[in-house]
Amino acid sequence: MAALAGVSRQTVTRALNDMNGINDETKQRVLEVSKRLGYRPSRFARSLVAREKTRTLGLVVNSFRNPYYTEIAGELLACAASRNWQVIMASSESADGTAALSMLSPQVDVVVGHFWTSHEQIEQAANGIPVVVLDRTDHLPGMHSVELDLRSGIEEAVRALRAKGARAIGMIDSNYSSHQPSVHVPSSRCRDFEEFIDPGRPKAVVAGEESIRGGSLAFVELMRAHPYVEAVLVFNDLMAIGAVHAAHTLDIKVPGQVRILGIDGLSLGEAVHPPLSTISIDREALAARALDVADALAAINFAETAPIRYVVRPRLLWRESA
Amino acid sequence: MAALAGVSRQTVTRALNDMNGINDETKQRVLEVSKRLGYRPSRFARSLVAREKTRTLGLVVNSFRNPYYTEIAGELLACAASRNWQVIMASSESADGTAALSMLSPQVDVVVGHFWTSHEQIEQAANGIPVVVLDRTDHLPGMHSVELDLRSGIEEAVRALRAKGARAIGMIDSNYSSHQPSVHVPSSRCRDFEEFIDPGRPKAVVAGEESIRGGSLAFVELMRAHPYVEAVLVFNDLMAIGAVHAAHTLDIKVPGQVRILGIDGLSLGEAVHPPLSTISIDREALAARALDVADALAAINFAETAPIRYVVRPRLLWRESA
DNA sequence: CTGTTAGCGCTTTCAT
DNA sequence: ATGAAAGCGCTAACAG
Repeated sequence: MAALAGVSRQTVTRALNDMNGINDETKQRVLEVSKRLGYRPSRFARSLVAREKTRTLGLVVNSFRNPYYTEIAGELLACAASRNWQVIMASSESADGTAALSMLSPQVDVVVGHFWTSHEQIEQAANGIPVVVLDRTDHLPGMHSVELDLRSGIEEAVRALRAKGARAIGMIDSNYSSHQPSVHVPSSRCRDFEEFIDPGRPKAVVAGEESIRGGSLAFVELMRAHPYVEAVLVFNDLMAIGAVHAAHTLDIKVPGQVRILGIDGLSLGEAVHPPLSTISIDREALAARALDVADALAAINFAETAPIRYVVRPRLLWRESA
Repeated sequence: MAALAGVSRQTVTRALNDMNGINDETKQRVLEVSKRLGYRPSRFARSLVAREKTRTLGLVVNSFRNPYYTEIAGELLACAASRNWQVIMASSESADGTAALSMLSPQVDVVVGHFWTSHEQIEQAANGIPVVVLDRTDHLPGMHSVELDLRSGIEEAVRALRAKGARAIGMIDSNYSSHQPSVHVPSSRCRDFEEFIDPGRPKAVVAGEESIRGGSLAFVELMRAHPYVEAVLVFNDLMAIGAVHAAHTLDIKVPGQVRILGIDGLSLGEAVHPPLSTISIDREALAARALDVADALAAINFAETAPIRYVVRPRLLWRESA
C-alpha cells in the first residue's frame, strides 16, 4: 500500500484520481511514490465500489475466417461502444461454442452469439447468464433471440430467378451439419430451398465445405452431376465466390449460362467478376437488435424475463451474377 | 439478499457454488429461492475476493473490414484462451485508436493493438496500463512492442522480382497517411521500397485507398501513367487482389506481362486467379509474441519494466501472381 | 486539506 | 451442517 510511503489511504485515492481537496504538493509526492513502487489500483475493487457498474457483454464469434462473422462482430463492437457496453470476445472456431460460453459467463452480464447446439446445452453452459441467440431460423424455447427470416428471402429469390428465366435451379449447401461426409444432412437454408422448388424436378443439391475453395469444388461437382441447371443458390457468399471462380475456370458464363446467387451480402462479393448477387443480411440491424435485448435486460437488472425475440429480414441484393 | 429468504449468507454461497458441507435439502431450497428472486452473485465482488485474479487483455482492432486485422484478432483470441487470458476488444475503425485505448484501460491489465499515433498520445490514453504496440516498423521509446521487419522482406522481394526478369518495378501504396489527397505521403513500406529501387529510374508509385476497390483503381492509374512496369509491389493483399482484378479487366496477363506481389499473406489471396504471391506475415507468431509480453508482465505483476521487444520476420510466399 | 469510518458483495476461516 | 466474523482493495461520506 502506497499509504505507507507517506500519507493515508484516502489521500492516495485523491491523488490518483485527481480529485480536488488535495494539496498540489502532496499530490505530486504521492504520484511519484506510487510510480516508483509501480502501484496500480485494483480494477476489481474499483468496479466493486463503482456507483455505475460497467456493463459487459460477452460475444461468441463462430469463426474469424469468415467475414460474415467478423463483420457482425465489428458492428456489434461499434454498436456496443456507442451504447456504453464493454465487449469480451471468445471464438469458437468450429467447436460448438458452449466451451466459449462457459468461459465467458462468469465475466459478463449477458452473452450474444451464434450457437448451433441444443437449448439445454446452451442453458447449462450459460450458468444463469442470459443468452441472446443470433441467426437461428428455429426458435429455442425460453431464450432471447435475434432470428433471421431467411425463408422469406429464399422464397423471393427462387421466384425472382424463375422470373429471370431460370428453369432448373440447383443449390450448393454447406456440409457443416453432416457429420459423416457420405450422407448429406440438409441445412435449414437447404430445406427452405427444396420446399420452394417444384417437387417434380430432380433435386440438384451438392454440399461442400464452408469456404471459397469448398464452393469451387462443389460447383464443379454440381455442374458435372446436373449440367442442366441454369441457376444456383449457394449456402453463403464465401462459397458463392468460389462458385463464380469455378465457373470462370470451367468457362461457364455467369450469369449468361448459369446464375449464381449467394447468401450473406458480404462486401467481398463486390470484388469478384461478375459482382455477386446475394440475399443480403442486414448485419447492422442484427447487431442493433442484439443490443436492444441487452439494454432491455440491463434495464430490469438482468432479472428473469420472458424471452425477447426480434426477427431481421434479409433483402435481395442484385449485383450482376444472377 | 437471498439470505433473507430462509438461511444465512454463507449457505447461499455454498449452494450456488455447489460446495460440500451442505444438506442437499437446504441446497435445493436455496437454489429454488434464488431462482425465483432472479438472484445473481455480483461478478465484481466475486473477482475481488477470487484467489486467482482473472487476467484480462485489451485488444484494439484497427478495422473489422480488413481480414488482416481480424485474422490477427482471431489468432490472439485463440492464443489468449490457451494461456488463460480474457480478451476485451474495441475497434478503432479509421480513428487513431487512442479513444478505444482510453475506454479499455480501466478494465484490463494490458492493452495490445496497432497504434499509429505518437508515443505521448498512446501513453496518455493508456493511463498507466502497459501497452504492446504491434506491427510498427519504427520503435516507440519506452513501449513494449512486437515489430515487423518488413524492410528485409521488401528487399528480398525486390531482389527476387529482378531475378525473375522484371526490370521496371512499380508500387501501389496506401494513401492512408496522406491527409490531403493531392500530396502523397509515402508509407514506411513505400519508403523501404524506394530505397531498394535504383535511384536512377523514374518512380512508378501510385497511392490508393486500402481496399479491394482502391487497389483496382490504383492499378489502372499506375498502368496508365507507367505502362512500362513489369512488376508491382502492392501495399497490402486486399489492394493487391483489386490489382489482379483490374489487370484482368485491362486484359493484362498476370504474371506474364505484369507480376503482382502483395503484402500480408491473407488466405484470401488464394481465392483470386492467379493466386496471389505475397510477402507473408506470420500472424500466429505475432499473436504469440504479444502474449509472451503479456505473460512476462503478469509474472512481475504489471510493475514497471524496461520495454520488451520482439521482431517478427515475414517470408515470401510465391503462389502464382509473381 | 487530510484522516477516519463505513461499507460495496462476496468468500474464507473458524466456531458452533 | 450451518452461522458468525474477518477481510479482499477501493471510494463516499463525514470529521477534524
